[in-house]
Amino acid sequence: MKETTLKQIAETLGISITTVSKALKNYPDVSAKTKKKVLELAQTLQYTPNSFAVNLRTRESRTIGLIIPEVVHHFFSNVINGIIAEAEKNGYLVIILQSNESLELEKKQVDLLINKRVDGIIMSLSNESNDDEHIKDIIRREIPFVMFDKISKLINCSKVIINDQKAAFEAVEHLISKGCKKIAHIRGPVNPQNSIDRFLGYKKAIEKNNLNFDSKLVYTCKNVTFDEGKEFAAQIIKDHPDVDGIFVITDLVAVGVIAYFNENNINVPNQIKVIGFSNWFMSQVITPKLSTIDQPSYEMGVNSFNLLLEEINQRKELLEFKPKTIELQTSIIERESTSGN
Amino acid sequence: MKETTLKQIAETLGISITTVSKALKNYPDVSAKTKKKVLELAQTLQYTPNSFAVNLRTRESRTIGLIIPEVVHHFFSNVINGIIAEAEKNGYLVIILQSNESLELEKKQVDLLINKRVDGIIMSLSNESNDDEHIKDIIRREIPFVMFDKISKLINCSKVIINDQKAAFEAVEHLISKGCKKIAHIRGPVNPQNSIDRFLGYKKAIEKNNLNFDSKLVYTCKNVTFDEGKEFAAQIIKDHPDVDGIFVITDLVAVGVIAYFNENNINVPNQIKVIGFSNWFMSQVITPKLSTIDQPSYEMGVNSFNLLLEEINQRKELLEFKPKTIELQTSIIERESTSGN
DNA sequence: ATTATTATCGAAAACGTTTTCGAAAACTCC
DNA sequence: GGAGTTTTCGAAAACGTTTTCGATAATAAT
Repeated sequence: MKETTLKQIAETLGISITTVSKALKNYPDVSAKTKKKVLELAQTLQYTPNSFAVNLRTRESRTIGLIIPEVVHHFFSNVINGIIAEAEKNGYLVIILQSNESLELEKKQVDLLINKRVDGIIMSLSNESNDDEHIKDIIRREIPFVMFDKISKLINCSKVIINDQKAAFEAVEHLISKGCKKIAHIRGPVNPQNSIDRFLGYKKAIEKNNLNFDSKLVYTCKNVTFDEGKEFAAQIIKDHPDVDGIFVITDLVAVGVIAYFNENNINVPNQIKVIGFSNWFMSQVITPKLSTIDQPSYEMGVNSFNLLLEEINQRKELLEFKPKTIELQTSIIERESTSGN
Repeated sequence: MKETTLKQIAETLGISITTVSKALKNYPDVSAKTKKKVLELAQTLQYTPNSFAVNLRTRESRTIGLIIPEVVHHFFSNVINGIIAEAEKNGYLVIILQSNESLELEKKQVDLLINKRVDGIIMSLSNESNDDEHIKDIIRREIPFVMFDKISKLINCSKVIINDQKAAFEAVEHLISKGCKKIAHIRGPVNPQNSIDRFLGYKKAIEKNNLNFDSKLVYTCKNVTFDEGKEFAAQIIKDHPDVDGIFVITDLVAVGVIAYFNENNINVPNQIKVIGFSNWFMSQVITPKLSTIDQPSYEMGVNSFNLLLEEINQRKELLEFKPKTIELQTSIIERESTSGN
């Protein structure tokens, strides 16, 4: 019932622990005969190295940590998917923590992972994050570290992002090309870099096309929910009945907007056109189907892990590491909610 | 730059490693004076115990493994959420692996977790799973183990489930109570216990209400996707134009069914009523809103972890462990897709 | 002052591996 | 058959903790 150890194999075979270890790792300085004996006994005894001992000895656990704001979220669960797939392919396991958009939890979780001595950390910031001390702690300890999507510009580390400003700009110009003259924007919370950037992209597109930027047309989400979408839709119609286009921070909220318009017989896209962001699965299921910006979430996960792995390997060789930033391409998905003209 | 160790603290303080260790763990046989000195130095040096060494010494890692078929899935991501929240509350971290509904991958992942020497494993079987050897291996090694949702009746371990048969029975009787006379069933793949049970619940409800069970009215999903829902909807209308109700294995597929009917001007619920299973978020967003069975996914996660923790603690005390099964309650959520009468 | 008791400490073993380095054994070559 | 070379092996240290058990020092009891 006890776990098999090198010692056991060594004793039953009458050889030393060293030789057993070397035989199993195919060292050149152990004879073919001995190797065979060891391999066979290890097989029948179902020997697997004690990973606790290996970790201690090699100072690595082949485990990385991942902190994200929300697991139950189309975008993030796709990123998770990419990360754990790529990690597994490379012999790494992934510990996942959820900050629930809380800075306090996020800090605690960073500590947890540092104490756990994971080989690296991948992270997307919570909406509350504006304090960087816990992040700087990771950098200070020289723990391999990658941020994706919701990043901090102040931290010098590897990053995987999209060009939020450019993507938002294109989304709004798409609305304009479809004939929209008065475009509202439902933006994300104030802190996150990407909701700032998307807002800036919106503003730039409005100004470049001489549409008169009006801050009254900008509505700010607190929780970024379906219900908030419904509420803002009602508010926009009330405040500005002549709005003919809305650019929404993310599809979930946009779906709320459309749901409200459907319930109140406001025709999308004829009266108002709506474009979202993220291309989550549901956007092609609702009526009318939602136009949106496709954000390559799975690839973000894959790239994040690979950047992390690069840093892990560099540091293992004691080479100095230069952070990289990968910018992934987005694309407009045109569907029914912006059709016409 | 090097990590602080007990040895360092001991040397700078001129005392033994033993005493430092005991001071930090508040042993009674070290004087208040020494404790204070140690604690203070540990604080300024930012000492945190090397978890690799602790793991090796204590033979536990305070980490559990979780294997699920799909991360990007409303139900499973909610379960994940429950598990990692409850785990964190109890000082455990969670390694997540995704079997992608593949038996081969599932087996490899079980091996990975066993070799990693996690303190316990929580698992939901893939659709392909009909071979139990890898599961029995977990039991044989006496690794604390809990299955949820997609379980195997042949394995004697703790389980967290719903009563699929009863819930399905109620769903179908709900359709009947709304006037349906000819009810089709889009069932899940052949292997999983819960798709079998839901089918049995369907059959029982049909028979009990003298509706003439007809196996031609049962359609079997292979991949359980949105598109499959659309295809089966088309097929059902073609094969049996007089079908007036459909019970669908899960909401995602049911949403596909409704999408097809919407596109082809077949009125739901007037011509055909549809009920799904799981109560995922989208079911309340589409038009018409989908009636469904609410499955308490987050609670499933919480309960799974707690059962696992019980087993971990029991085994640590070398007490023998008796597996438990927790059955959570489901409920019918009545929405537009079954309204009328 | 002697013994008994308690408070405080540390040596050492153990957890199971990996790797360095030296020693012994087995060869080669003349 | 001896010097040199190559195979093959194992002792030992190290990774950083935890915990047992014995030793010493300080205190209390007689």
